[in-house]
Amino acid sequence: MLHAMPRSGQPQAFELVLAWVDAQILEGRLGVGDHLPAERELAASLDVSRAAVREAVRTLQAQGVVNSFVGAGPGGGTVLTSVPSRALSRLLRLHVALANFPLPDVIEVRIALERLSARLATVNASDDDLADARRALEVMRDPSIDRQAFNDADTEFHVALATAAGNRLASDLTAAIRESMRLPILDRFRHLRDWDEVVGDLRSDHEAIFAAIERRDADEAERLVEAHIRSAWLALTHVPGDALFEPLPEDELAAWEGAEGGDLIS
Amino acid sequence: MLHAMPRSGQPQAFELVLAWVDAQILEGRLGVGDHLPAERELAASLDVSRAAVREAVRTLQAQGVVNSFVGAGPGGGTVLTSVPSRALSRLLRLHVALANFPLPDVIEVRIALERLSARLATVNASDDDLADARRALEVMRDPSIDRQAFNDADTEFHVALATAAGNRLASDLTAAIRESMRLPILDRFRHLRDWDEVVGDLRSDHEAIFAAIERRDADEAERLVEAHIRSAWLALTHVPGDALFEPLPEDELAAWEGAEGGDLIS
DNA sequence: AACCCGCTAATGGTCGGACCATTCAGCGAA
DNA sequence: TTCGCTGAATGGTCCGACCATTAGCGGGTT
Repeated sequence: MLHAMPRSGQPQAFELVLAWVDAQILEGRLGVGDHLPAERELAASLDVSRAAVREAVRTLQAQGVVNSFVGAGPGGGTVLTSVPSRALSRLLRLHVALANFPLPDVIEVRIALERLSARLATVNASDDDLADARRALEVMRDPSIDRQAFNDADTEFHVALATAAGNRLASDLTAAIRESMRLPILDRFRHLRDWDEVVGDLRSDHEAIFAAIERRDADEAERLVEAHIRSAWLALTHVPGDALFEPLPEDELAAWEGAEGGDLIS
Repeated sequence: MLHAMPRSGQPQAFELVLAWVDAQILEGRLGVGDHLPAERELAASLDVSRAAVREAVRTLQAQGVVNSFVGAGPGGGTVLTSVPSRALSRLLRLHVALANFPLPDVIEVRIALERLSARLATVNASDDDLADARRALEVMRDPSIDRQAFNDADTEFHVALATAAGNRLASDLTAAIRESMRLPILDRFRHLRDWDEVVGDLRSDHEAIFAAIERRDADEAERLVEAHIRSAWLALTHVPGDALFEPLPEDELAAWEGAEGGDLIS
């Protein structure tokens, strides 16, 4: 791993700040909940401009390491946080959009992660976790549900399982991956015709997965999760005939556009 | 997913820039290799200060989406890139250091990812990929190798397998996870006494994994990878007795410190 | 005609200073 | 004791200036 030496041998000013913060974290002098020194103060002590400090703070913010609040006292300032999931989501979403991560690759990773989550959930799931998942299931059971709401509940269900697994990295990655695929999948949904059939399959898939986890059957849960994701993906990509696809009415399209998940940083 | 509305309802200036870039990417008007408008130009057209644009660029840089170069013409400017691995590494490393991601959780995810990689590698590995892995194996075969070099070759081997799998997300995540664990593992290595025994086990593990992949035995490769990672982790954590641990000589410690992986952004 | 050199413009990198909006803590008045 | 005001501290934003680096152009030399 090389240092970042853009042009000359001089590190950039904001990198000095990053290096300083890194060191504080590595040496345990800064932890979640602690405040960074005030921007003016930090700038003076590291002998860089305040702009450089702010650029470093933006970097840390983009990595989900820090969050800033205006105002004096404990309520203000830049605080070490612990919300990697948003940062991961945005990172994956951008790179999926840039086609650095092809969707089939993403699917394979998602299967690997959710298999792990399913297995862990059979061991670690608390009653509360199961209740969350069950709630999502009930939403999806509504026969009059529209595609958007179903998709949201679907996401909720999978995230609930990932959370139930009790593995923060796995659940954050799972949530991030689902979010990164949200737009591409929505795009495919738009042209999907046999919605009723697909939604029926998804519903029964979910019920079966939940049942397996509830009865603590790890192997079956793992198997079902993989089968579920694969078949759902196939239903969205493999097109037996053009007859399956038709454009949606304009007004319905508009409703979906409105739900854009344009989360930014903090 | 909510928008980031820190204080008032007004989005921050740099978020306007991020939103603009996002839109360009989503709508396909910007792709890898394209140049962002010059900072002054972008600032003028979005009616924000240049500082705001720069903060947005830092955010994108932290996400591995962009890279900046000084100077005029095609060689200069801010360019859309496709290097998510460094960004992922830094993100994971920081959050592992902040204990947002407990190491046991990271290990479980690593196993899931490397099992996937091993399976895919039995299908997709090219001769070149296998040659890379073989080279790392040969380095590790050297009986007089020191811990640092062995660890590097070990990383190389696993990354080579992940690359051989042909799944960019899986390989980038694998590399990032390994990097994020580098310092913590080095920390444990420092106190490990029975190095010769451990290194022998690791060596034979690697050889067996490679052989399984070479003969295209997916199930066995998967099984061996999981067993390997678990046993290696156990060797580093599970301490049968304090006799296994002893501090290293000072000079050896210093050599390790020098290899700090302080990669920053670009 | 071909080559070389230096100038100019464009770009990101850096800085200092200024002002705003928000928040909190402390103090004084009721 | 309680309310309210005020001042200080903080991040948010902008402006303008200057620097270092780079590419491209144009003139001069060979």
